[in-house]
Amino acid sequence: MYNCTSHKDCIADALHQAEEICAARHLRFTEIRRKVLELVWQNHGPVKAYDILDRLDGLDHRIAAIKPPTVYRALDFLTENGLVHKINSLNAFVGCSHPLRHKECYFLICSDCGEAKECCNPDIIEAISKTSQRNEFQAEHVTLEITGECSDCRGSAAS
Amino acid sequence: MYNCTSHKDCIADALHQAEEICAARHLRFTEIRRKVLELVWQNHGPVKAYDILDRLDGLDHRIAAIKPPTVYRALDFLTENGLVHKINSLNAFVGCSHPLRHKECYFLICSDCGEAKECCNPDIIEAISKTSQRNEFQAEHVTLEITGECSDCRGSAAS
DNA sequence: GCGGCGAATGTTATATTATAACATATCCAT
DNA sequence: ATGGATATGTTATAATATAACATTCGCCGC
Repeated sequence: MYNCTSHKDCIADALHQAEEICAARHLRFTEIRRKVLELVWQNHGPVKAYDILDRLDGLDHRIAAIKPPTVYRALDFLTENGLVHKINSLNAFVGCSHPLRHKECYFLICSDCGEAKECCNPDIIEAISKTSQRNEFQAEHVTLEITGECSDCRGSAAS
Repeated sequence: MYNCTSHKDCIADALHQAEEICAARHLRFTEIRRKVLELVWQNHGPVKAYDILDRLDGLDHRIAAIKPPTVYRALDFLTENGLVHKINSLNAFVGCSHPLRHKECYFLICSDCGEAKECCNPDIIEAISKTSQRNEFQAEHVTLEITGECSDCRGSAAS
């Protein structure tokens, strides 16, 4: 779904933006948080916490083996601050592609290539808002994950 | 969200309907599947697999202790046949309230009372369908879970 | 009835995902 | 430099889920 000519740039942009956001909000963008974010951005699809853990171990030997709580804390921080989203249907995490302009977003997740596209669509937000009202329901958080096949994958191979 | 005067009737109805559906489809509605479905229906909210496991153990001693795979297999069967839905954001399972007329549904989940209301809303389905088309995405499965506070809970106590 | 086949369940073990609880280190304002 | 808040280290374990193989059950044709 993504055709980044140089994915290094995607990662660099994400890190740079995170840096600025954290600075603006007086949050600490520590070494570990940066590395975890970088690893979340290894590709355009959701990444598992324990994969991050494994790669951190491999990556950096001056730090003694990183343990699960460390990774989950970093993911919590990044999630709370809108830099990363959790994909509940996959128990995995994906980098937020527009951490500044944020409303309720949803994800198109290709089960073939594994990429996830984050979208914000006023129609869907509107429809959700209306249905909440109709049911006298005070919505606080929306999980919307659409899995299927993206056009690239559908085009390139018979499914 | 639900005001069933006698929840026993809800359970009985769900079991009865499941029976009919399985019969019509030539599926085996075995003892275990029935019990698991019954326990999923203990209340109108999502139930955890291991809670079902515990209650099965307590319930029936002529069967040696039930093990996780047994419960998960029953849940898989019930889910595949539309009698139960998995709530990904909670790792829990809820009985389907209308297993026959089925399209893409979504859930309003009250984080206070824990109940989940299953809704089918053409506007939302339409909006999701449109956004899929716009992104040339072949949607296969939709997870839509809206958490918040239901009107009963908002009315009865200051949040 | 009975033999055989596929579906369902039993059983053991383990994989995967996530957090509790407490100790230590780091940051930074004063 | 020191104290309080924040972050990380560390140990242990909780919670969720499945792999793999053995056994039993249900049904169908004979």
